[in-house]
Amino acid sequence: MTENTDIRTAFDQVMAEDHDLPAKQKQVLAASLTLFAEQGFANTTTKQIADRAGVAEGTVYRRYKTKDELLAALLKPMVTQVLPRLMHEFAQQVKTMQHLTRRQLLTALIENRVAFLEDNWQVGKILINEMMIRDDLRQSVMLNAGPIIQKTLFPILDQLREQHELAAIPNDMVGQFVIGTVLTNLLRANLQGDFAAFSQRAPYLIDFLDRGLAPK
Amino acid sequence: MTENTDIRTAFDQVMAEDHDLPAKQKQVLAASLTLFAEQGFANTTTKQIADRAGVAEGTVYRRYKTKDELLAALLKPMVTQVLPRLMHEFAQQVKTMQHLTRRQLLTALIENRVAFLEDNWQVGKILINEMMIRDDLRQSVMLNAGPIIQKTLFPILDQLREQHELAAIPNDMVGQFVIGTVLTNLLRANLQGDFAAFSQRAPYLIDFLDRGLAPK
Amino acid sequence: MTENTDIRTAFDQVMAEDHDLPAKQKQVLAASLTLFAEQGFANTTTKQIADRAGVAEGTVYRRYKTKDELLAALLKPMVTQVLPRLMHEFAQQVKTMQHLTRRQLLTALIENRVAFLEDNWQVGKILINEMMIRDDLRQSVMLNAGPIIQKTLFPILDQLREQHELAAIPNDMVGQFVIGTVLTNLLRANLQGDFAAFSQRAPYLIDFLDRGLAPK
Amino acid sequence: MTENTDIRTAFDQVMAEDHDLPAKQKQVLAASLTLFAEQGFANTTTKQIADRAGVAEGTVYRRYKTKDELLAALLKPMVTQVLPRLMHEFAQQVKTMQHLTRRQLLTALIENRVAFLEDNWQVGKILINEMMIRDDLRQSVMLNAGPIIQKTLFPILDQLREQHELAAIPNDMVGQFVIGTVLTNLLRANLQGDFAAFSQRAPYLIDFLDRGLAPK
DNA sequence: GATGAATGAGACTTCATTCAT
DNA sequence: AATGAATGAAGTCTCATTCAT
Repeated sequence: MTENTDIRTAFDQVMAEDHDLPAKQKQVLAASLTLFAEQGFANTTTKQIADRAGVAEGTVYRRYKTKDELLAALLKPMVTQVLPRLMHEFAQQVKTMQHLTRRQLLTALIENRVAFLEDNWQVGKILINEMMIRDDLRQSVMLNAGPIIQKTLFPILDQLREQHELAAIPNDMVGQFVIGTVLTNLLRANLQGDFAAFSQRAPYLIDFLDRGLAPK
Repeated sequence: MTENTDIRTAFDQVMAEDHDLPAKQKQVLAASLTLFAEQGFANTTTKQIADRAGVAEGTVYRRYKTKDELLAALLKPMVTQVLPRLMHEFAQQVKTMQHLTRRQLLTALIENRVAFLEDNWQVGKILINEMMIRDDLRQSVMLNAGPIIQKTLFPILDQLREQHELAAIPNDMVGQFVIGTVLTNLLRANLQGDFAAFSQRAPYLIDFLDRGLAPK
Repeated sequence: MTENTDIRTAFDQVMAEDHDLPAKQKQVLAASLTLFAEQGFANTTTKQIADRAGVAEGTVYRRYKTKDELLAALLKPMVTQVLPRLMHEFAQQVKTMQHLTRRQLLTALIENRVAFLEDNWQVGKILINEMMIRDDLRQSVMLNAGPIIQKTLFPILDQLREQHELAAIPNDMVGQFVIGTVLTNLLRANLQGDFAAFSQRAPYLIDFLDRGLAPK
Repeated sequence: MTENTDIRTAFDQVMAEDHDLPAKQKQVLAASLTLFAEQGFANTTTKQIADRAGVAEGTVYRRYKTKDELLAALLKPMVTQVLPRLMHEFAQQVKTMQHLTRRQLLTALIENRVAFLEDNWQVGKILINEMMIRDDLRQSVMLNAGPIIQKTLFPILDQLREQHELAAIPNDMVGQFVIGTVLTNLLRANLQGDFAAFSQRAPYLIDFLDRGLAPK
């Protein structure tokens, strides 16, 4: 799985995109990320961001012209680059495995990505919250994530089903169940404020999904 | 299902709480509910609420002294009254059934509550969003929902497990899986803007949970 | 000239347009007018307007949503209503005079309008300044004033020329000379800070224009 | 017209003032001139100046310590040097002519100076606008231009009047009429965005002034 | 009770100016 | 000399809340 070593978090992605981003701008992005995740975008003031980042308020606006641009700078790479690449790399990884069982697939999907999910939970939280509210963001995510899931994940599911490893459930429902189970686990860990719990529960998730998606 | 006839939506619950809630105040609550769900609490102005409710801005403040009180008026009954009663009524319903199978339980849980969930999705959406942000609300929900789930749902699960109808999974994980599967379905319907899809997918949910929670 | 008694200044015009404009809003408009004329639009802060008007800063924004709208509220009536009506009334007045001489026309134009010009000098000053800078305003003035001058003033000039009372100069040049001579007088009075001088110099203006526009 | 060959525009004048003005500083001044004329001083940012000049924002401050100094650098030479010299050279030119007629004087004044006026219209525009707003600038212009006009132009006018070539109008009114007529023509050309029109209309201006200033 | 004008604290944003590199 | 990131004072604007009518 060397091909995964270069998986970076969404946050690093923003940094990488502009690799001569000054230190203070990085602090601004980091502070924004934390505060948006903690308090929500709308409840975070640019003054708070400046204070947390240890810069003047004007500095917050140096690169990103508005508060909305700051949000976009954090979310866009996640939606347009990180998630797609993650899916793609996952599909590549799966292809290298011969006679993949359902459980192997789920284990690869969940355990191998736990670190990534924990790293990016802050961005994910912001993303989910803002998707509830912003039509444009919802559209953008749908347009980006939808096709990629179909192209990368669905063929794998079809193959599994042919090998009698997967129940006769529509692919989109399989996706819904897997994503939902993982997401709920993340959500619960967040509500409990206990992120260790997230990975501790991973075996239960694999077990539950393994049985739920088994053919009759 | 006569025991369900008096299940009211959270919104009606607020109304019922105060029999002489003036018509204009009801309009204010209704407008708040819709707008908070559409745009989020922080992005909704009291002016918007007043306009949508067809009243003056001052009228919004007649009964509820602050915007936060307005939010509380919508969320509190849901958390402290509606959900507990729903759980209680569900437990009662289950107790009347002899030799309950896992599938019967899930069907009762999902199909019988579909209407309720659809009705109250707006409040639920607001609730989830605000729980992400407000510690106090998160605490309050935990303190209210937690014990009730343990008292009403867990005994039923224990009983099922004794009847070899349920996998050897901790009760909290069972709860997480069931709630998560339903919630994800709701979330997806909301993101798609297609609420009919929600109930159409119910049979798949039951099937998935039925297998996922089955003992080995 | 009873038909002129109802000529109102541009400022009164704004007031009249919305005759239930609250007192404080009138104060805001009055303060804006004075300050914009004194210091220019761009150099005037909303804080200054609020202070001069004796209201809170928020009040400045109650009716006019932006500082630009405030400017438009002051200028638009001048451009679209006051000036056109002034031209029209002037034309009407001229038509009632038989065998009008050039000097009579100029006297009517200048002396009768002196009060009006003095009253509206503040708006005029703002208008000239902003026209130098804003393309849209320039367009708007051109589109409004141009046709009206052609329809009302040019026929009178043609008639005068037939009566051998006016030089063989294109009508637009006649307009340029008359308006320019009056405007320059106003400008000079403003630069000197001496408005009494404006009307004292009126006889010289009439004399100068009378000769300058006489046929050979 | 050899005496005119050394008439330089105000802008060149600033440049000449400091022989070793670095190229970048010249670009800054040129950019400032254009932008101030286009958008007004208050609406022009130092960032815009830097961009237009093709330099960094810090460079704008190398020679001129503040934005106001930049404005002064453009306006002061015009007021204190260019206009006085222009008047002086004009007076010299007039003195060389024997038995000067009114029309000759006007022709010399207008036609010979057309190029200069067109070249310096940008500075003039800025000057007029800022004079409307800044008391100190108004004072400065009055103190500089006033005496010079009296010393150079008034003797010529007195001489003309003795030769029965000029109406019995106070000298300051003659000045007002001439300057106003020329200025209005410039203003109109600017509002129309058609500078060719300016010189095309020159013959009309000469004719109009010639008659308007003729003795009875 | 209802209204909506008024308030003012505080949010977002701009921009002239400084200064380390 | 030049750069451009950083600054922070000050500007524009928003909006929950109050209160006279």
